Amino acid sequence: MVDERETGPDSSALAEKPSNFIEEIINEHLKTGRFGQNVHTRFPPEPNGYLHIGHAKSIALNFGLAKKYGGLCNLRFDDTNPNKEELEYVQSIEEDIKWLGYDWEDREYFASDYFEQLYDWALKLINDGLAYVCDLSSEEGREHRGALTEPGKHSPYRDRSIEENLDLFKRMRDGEFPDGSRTLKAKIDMAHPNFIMRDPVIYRILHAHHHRTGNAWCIYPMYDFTHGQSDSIENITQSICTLEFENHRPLYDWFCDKLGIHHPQQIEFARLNLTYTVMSKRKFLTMVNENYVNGWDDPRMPTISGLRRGGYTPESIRKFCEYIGVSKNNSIVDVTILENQVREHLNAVAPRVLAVLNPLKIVIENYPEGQVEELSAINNPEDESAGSRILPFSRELYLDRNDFMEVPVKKYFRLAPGKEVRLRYAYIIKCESMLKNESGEIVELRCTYDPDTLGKQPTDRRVRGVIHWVSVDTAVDAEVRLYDRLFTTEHPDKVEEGEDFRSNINPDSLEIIEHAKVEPSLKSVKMGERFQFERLGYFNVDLDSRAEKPVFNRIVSLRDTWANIVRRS
RNA sequence: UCCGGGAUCGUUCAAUGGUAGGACCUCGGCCUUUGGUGCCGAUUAUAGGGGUUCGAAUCCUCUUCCCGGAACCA
Repeated sequence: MVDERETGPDSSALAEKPSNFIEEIINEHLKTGRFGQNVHTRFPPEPNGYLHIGHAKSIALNFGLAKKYGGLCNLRFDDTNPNKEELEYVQSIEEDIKWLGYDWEDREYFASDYFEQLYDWALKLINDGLAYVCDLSSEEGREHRGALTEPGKHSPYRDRSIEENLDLFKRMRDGEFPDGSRTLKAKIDMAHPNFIMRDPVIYRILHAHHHRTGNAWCIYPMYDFTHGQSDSIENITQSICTLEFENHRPLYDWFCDKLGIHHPQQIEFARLNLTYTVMSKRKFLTMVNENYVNGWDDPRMPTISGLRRGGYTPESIRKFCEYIGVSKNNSIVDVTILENQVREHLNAVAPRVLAVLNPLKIVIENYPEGQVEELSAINNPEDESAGSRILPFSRELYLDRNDFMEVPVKKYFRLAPGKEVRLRYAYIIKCESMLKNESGEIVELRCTYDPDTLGKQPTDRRVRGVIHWVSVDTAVDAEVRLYDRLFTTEHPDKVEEGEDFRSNINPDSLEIIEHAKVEPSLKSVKMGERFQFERLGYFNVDLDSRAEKPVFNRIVSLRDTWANIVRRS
C-alpha cells in the first residue's frame, strides 16, 4: 500500500544522509510536519564575554543547519542579567560571527526586547494560579528546595490569592521593594526529582541599569522564563543548546505548554573541549588579569579574537567545526585537529617566502664581490596562478643557525663543516670554515659555491639538504613572535590537590625574536596577510606591525618530521 | 545518595538487527630544490556479565565507570 501523502513533504533535504543525531531529529520533524517544512535555528549568546572556539562550534551548527535545510538562523542576545552584560560584548560577538563568515541578515534580536511580553506572560501564569510572589530570601529559598534525595518544602507564600499575587508583582515592577526581598516563582512541584522543577524563580528584583532598557525595569526574568519564550516568539523550530541544559528541558516545555504558545524542540549536544586548552570565561579572565597572556585577543587564547589575531582563517575554523561532528558524548578534541585544518587551508593559499629567524652570516668566498643575481622563486607550488617573484642573491647571506651543526648528528642533511647543502632556489654551497668569537660561539661561516648547480642537480653526487636563506644587503629586519601552546599538559585542569590550571601554564609559550631577517618582498606587508616561511611555518602580520618594522606571528609550524626524529633519539 | 545524560581504535566521528569504517595521531615506504605538500601501506576498538535472535556495537537486563544538576547566573 502506498500512502499518497508520502509525496507531501519536500524531502530534498530529508533525502540526504543525516550527518548527526540533530539532523535525524530534524528529518523526523520534517517527516511528521511538526513545524511544517520550516527549519529555524538561533545562536543565543549572553553578551557577558568574548566568544571562543566552543561558541564557534555552536555558531557553525546553528547557521549550518539553517543553510543545509534552506531555513534561517537568528542572532539573539540573551541579555536578562543587567549586572553582567555590556554593549562592548554585543559588538565583539557581532564582529566575531561575521568574521567566521555567518550572516543573520536583519534578524538580530535581544531577549530584552521581549520584556513586556514576558511580563504579560508572567501575569497570565499568576492569573492561572501557576505563579506566586514569594517573600523568602535566597538562602531560605535554598533551604526549602530540599536535597538530592529529599523533597523540598512548600513556601509559606505559595498559596497567596491571585489578587494578592497580581498586586505584589505589579508593585515589584513599580520598584516598591528592595533587591532580593521578593521573587516570582512558578508553582510546579516541590517534590520533583529534578530540582529545576521545584518552584523555580522566574523573576527577581534587580535595581540595575540594563545596557539596552536602561532603567525601565527593576525586575528581570530568569533564563528559564526567557529563553524558551524568546524561541517561541521568533518561531524557532529546533532550539539547540549544550548538555548542561538538559535538566532544564522539562521547564522549557512546561512554560510553552502552560502559556499555550509555539513550542520549539530543545535539543542538547556536547560542548567542545580541546586538549592543551581551558575553555571558561573565568579562567580566561584569570589569564588576562594575571598577565599570562596579553589580553583577550592574545594568539594563545582560544577566543575567536585570539584565533583571528593569531592568523587562523575563518575557513579553517569552519572546517574544523564540521570535522569534529556533533554528538552527546563528552569528548575532548585533540588540538592538533584544529592546527591541521589551518595548515591544510594555508598550504593551499599562503604565498611562500624565505625568512631567517636566527641569523648566521655566511660569506661565499668564490662569489664575486658586488654581484647580485636575481633568482626566480615560486610563490606557491600548490597554486600555479600565484606566479613567481625575484630573490636577490649575493656574496653575503644569512642562514638559520638551526641549519648548521658543527658536529652533525647522523642523517643530518643540512650544513656542516666540509659538507654541502642546497640553498633554496639557488646554488649548492659548501662550508669551508667557521669564525668564532672569544667565547667560542660561531659568528660567521666561510663557504664556496658551485656555479654549475643553479636550477640543476650535479651528476656526480647527491646533495639532499635544502635550506632557506636571505641576502644580507636586501634583508628586511622583522620581529617574529613564536607562539606555542599555553599549557604543557593535555588536560590543564587535571592538577594535584591544592593546585589549579595555572600550574600547567607553559612558561615558554611565547618567544619573541627581535631581529629576524626576511626577504625583501616582505618590505611592505599589510596587517593580517599570511605567509608560509618556507620550512618553518605559517605566519601572519600582526596589528603591531609598522612600515619600518614588520611584526609576524607564527600561526602554526609546519609538520616537522626531522624534529620528531631528533626527539625520539 | 536522587534525577538527567554518556561509554566504539591513542583521539574524534560513523555503522540505526546483517563484512565494525573514515579522518587525525603513530609506524614503515615512494616522491620531492620546503625533512613541507602529495601518494601507498601497516598497527590498534564495541566498558563488563547475562538474555532475545539464524545473526547484536545496535534490542532487553543487571553491573561498573564518567559527566551534568540543589545561583534571585546563563
